[in-house]
Amino acid sequence: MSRSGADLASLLLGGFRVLVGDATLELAKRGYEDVRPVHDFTMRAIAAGADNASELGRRLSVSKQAAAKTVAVLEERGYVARGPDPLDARRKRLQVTALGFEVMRVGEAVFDELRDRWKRQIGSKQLERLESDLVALVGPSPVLVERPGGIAHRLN
Amino acid sequence: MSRSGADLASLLLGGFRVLVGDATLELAKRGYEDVRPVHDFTMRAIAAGADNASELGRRLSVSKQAAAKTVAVLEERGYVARGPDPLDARRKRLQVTALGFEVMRVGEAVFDELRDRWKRQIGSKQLERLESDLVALVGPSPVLVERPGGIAHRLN
DNA sequence: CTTTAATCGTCAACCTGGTTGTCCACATAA
DNA sequence: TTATGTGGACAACCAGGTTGACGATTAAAG
Repeated sequence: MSRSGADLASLLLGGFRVLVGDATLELAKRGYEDVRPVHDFTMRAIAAGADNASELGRRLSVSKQAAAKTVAVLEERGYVARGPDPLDARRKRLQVTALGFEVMRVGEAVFDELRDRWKRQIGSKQLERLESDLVALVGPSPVLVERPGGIAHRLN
Repeated sequence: MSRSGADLASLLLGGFRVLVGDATLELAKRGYEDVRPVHDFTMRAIAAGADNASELGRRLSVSKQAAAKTVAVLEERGYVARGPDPLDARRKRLQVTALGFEVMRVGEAVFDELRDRWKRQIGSKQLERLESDLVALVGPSPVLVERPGGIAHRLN
């Protein structure tokens, strides 16, 4: 059928949207409202060691101010706690709370369930193939290889 | 290796970003700066018959005000022209200009070239397989099946 | 030890691409 | 003719980004 390159882009975006949209809906259904992928990513980065806003910004390829904003909402919702850093008075140390870890865990489970659904639809072999093709095309960690300068939010 | 569902989402988004990011860069290199996918989609919808802002909004699953804003930038850049509708004085009729059609054509070519690059990387068969799997999973026209209420921009 | 430079967090202003609500002009059905 | 619906414009707002500036603090250089 020889689809066009633009169609390919639509399909990739569509796949992402369906997956994330369904996940967000399911999360809300399980009591975690207003949790978005960006929150999950942020918590993961914090848990992985980005324990101050500037470092978090660097990890997420985003300005420290933007990172601080995200942290503010996460703190407000009780997913992240902020305290003084005993070693450096300039820093405020970030920590994922128990609730934060809980939402991360549930989110992971939801995504895995959705992936299982896809697996049943196209088959295990085929899904793995799809994933390895994508890895070959974009590299293993696309989120971190973003270009600087805010290209990410200019993609719409 | 059994990747997680969240990884799958990242891969899909990553694929989209790489493709669209490269395309935007290439478009800029060819003299069409500040053209984004949303502009292309909008022009296509107008060309396909959504010749007033309200109708355009419905086609794009977006409020008429949002559609009007997009049209305003398109008009400013000379890609779309707006005139009175002789049949209905409330409407302002939208038309894609010659320049608009040109950028659509070039954009298409760029995306097709990028798709060719991917084809060389993973093979023609495999790319077609990837596309048909995605079609099976999200349907043939994911852009139009968006949920109402602005879920689209809540996916980050 | 002091001065200089870098870094952290915060504030403010702004941009993009959306949203809602309100309003008036015009079209259409009763 | 009148009630209702629709198109476009304006305003206010929001999320999630951006820059620029600035005080406090730390680290490096002298």
